[in-house]
Amino acid sequence: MENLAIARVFEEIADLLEIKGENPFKIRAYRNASETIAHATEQLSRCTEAQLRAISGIGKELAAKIREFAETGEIRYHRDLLEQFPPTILDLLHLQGVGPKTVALLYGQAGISTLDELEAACRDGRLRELKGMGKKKEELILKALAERKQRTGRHLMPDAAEAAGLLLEYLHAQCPEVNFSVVGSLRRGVDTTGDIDILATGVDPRVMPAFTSYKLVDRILGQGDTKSSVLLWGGFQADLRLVPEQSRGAALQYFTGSKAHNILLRDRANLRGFKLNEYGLFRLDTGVATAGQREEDIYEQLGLASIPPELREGRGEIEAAERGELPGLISLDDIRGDIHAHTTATDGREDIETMALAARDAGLSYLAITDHSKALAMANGLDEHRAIEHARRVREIGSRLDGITLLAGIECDIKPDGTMDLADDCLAELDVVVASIHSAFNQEAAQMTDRVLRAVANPYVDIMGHPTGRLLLKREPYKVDVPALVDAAAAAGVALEINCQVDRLDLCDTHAKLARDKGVKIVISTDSHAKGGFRLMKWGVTVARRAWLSAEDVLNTRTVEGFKAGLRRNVKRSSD
DNA sequence: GCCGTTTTCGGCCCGACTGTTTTCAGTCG
Repeated sequence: MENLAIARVFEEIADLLEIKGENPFKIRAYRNASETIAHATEQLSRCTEAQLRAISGIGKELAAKIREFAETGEIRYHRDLLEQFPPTILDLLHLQGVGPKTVALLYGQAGISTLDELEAACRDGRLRELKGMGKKKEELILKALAERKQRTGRHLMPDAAEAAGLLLEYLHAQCPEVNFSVVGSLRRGVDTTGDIDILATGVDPRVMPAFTSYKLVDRILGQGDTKSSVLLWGGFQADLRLVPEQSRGAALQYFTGSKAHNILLRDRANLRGFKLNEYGLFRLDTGVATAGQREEDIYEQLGLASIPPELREGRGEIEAAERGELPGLISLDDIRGDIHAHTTATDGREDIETMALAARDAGLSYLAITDHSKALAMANGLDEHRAIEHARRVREIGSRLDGITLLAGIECDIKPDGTMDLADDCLAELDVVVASIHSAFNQEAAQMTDRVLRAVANPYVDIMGHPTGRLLLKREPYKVDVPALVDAAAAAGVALEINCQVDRLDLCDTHAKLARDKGVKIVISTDSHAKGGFRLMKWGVTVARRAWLSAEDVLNTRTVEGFKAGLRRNVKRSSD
């Protein structure tokens, strides 16, 4: 959480420097560092200056500022900048279509520093008096102001994927000769996304009109021969780019991003005497294209193995590709079991047998039934007696079903003091125990971390469920020290869950990668509360791919015997 | 403000669309 605070301060510094018209490369340095810090897995406030400077993009000045923040809780440079402008000025900068130059003009020439003042200036015609401002610009700003009031901005990846799928289906029907692909953050599998990026390749004059006249278009933001943007109902922005078929690979590469990955790749191209853009890879000396049609050719020409889209985040994938050390990523087909599901015994919608058959239909060969424990009274959680009885029924039903093996488990609450909600002798009777937090989310970091570490220390805890408790776009993760949890899990042989509920996706990609790097096993589970829930497995697998995981890193890719043998309770027993 | 296979100075990714500009600046991705 402290990293995020530092990242936010650097971002604000960058914004303010931009309004001041400072050196753009200095501004970029702050933005790059902000991005790096936001995704760092180690707690930067605990790093020495030398450790900080070892991070790419952090030099003498920025390392000193991070140290300053760690020691004093603020950065003087940031405060000085804020004193030069009203803090509300940053709201203006974040409006669609308003950039730093416009903000500087608004503030410097008209004294406008809040959204309300800006709206008033538009309405009474004062905006048009400013240089470079006209009627259109005024309308644009009024629309952006209105949208800001209703638009949430980002969306869950699966929601965006669904909207993108419908749009693609429509476009393909309109222009069957043209190739359409989803690119951008959606192709990389990022957990939330701000817009839908579509690439079209081929020649067909109907592409752009078809796109802008799609029935779900709320309004058109921009329209040209090769690039258009629209706002869809529901708040999705969709962008379409059209390039010739011979540039398909280069355009796929370019528009998939991420920005950080592309900057590194272009840098590499330049060093090797090439220019890389969305049309192809060109020799700098002759201008001749040496790649463009196929995406993998771009990477090959630059001396790299093909990098899967999920890894293209500028987090070491280029170096790994150069050394031929990219992992063979897990895929949905590798998953054999699901280790987290609920039934009508607690807050699920289906009975044991229905869930078992649905799991089998979804292609799984084993399923752990893990209903809630008694602390979750609202969900009719199981006490020791009911848990044992429920386990007996799960095993009984499992014994007469073909094609699916049932495991009797529990999702046991971790109480606020770190003890488990059910007695050890009850947990010992079960096949698998998932331990989760569903209460007292607001504990301070030290207490929350201690609570989680106590749970890991319980010999009957096999898996930590949704370990950070975040709800995407809704609730921040609770203040658990994830690196400490990872170290403890590694030492104890406890697995960490990637929960597939689309608003959880918890662990997130960077934490799951940290766990993998430390040798912690991962379990990918749907947390299904109804028979349709097993379809969510693919989203957890996407997170796992973004975390560089291969099938060997994930326990539930094993056969049921292999899975059970990998559980902490069984591993420990043999080594004790 | 960062960084270095030619560099401790002089670079730093590149192109499309819009609006107000009569030749281009601002914004976005």
